[in-house]
Amino acid sequence: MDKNDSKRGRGGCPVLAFQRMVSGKYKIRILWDLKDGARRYGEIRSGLLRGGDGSAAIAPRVLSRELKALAQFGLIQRKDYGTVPPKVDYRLTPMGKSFVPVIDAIRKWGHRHLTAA
Amino acid sequence: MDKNDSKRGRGGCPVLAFQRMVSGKYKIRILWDLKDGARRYGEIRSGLLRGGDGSAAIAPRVLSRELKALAQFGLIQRKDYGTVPPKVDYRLTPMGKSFVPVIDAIRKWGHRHLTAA
DNA sequence: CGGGATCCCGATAGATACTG
DNA sequence: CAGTATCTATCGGGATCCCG
Repeated sequence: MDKNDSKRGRGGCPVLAFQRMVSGKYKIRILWDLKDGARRYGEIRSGLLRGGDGSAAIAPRVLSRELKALAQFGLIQRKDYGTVPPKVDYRLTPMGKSFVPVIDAIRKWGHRHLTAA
Repeated sequence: MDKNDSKRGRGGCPVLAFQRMVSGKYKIRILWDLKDGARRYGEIRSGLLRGGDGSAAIAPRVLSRELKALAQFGLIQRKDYGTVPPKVDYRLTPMGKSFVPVIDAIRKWGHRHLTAA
């Protein structure tokens, strides 16, 4: 991988690039969770439990990888406060914020067609 | 799975339902390909080559599974003409058509942010 | 022509244990 | 608290052959 993977998908259709970018079970929901501002690792982790099946917690390895991938695509930014105990938070970049309306479109459609009574 | 999986995802967030619905590499692009009307199996197959890496053709088993899944979710409808040689085509249902604008939002965003010069 | 059946493989996610 | 290391189970996708 070179240093700016944020501009991958060139030449192909935008949908393919989108698919790769949000691949994985949690990326879209993480982005949505960050739409109101920065959140800490543990907050994101807890937030992902609501809305799922509620049974199992997400494995730290998985969440970590999702966050790294999102950061690499330039959608979120990691901020390490370097304190002890450690504090790290994640926030949307401008590019990430520009993606929020798309998620909103998805959410609205899903709400209308996918949620039973 | 029971017989009406088209209304799954109740209770959870719409994004999860969306993710399950369009999981796989081709589903969104198939839907997009059908936005202008019905297409035959082979046409869809060929259409998926453009925009990809162009190297390999999609395995019939994979395409078949994607189409079945989309039909099961109620997004497309399969029409078998029962002739010989066989002719089958697929078209969007009203629900599938309602999803097109969402794909368009994805496409537009991807075009603006993901495609390099 | 439009698939189904079978085998294989890489990527991904879950569980568990450990650490700066 | 915010991760990393390891291991394993599962899944989605590709290749190939075959059939109505």
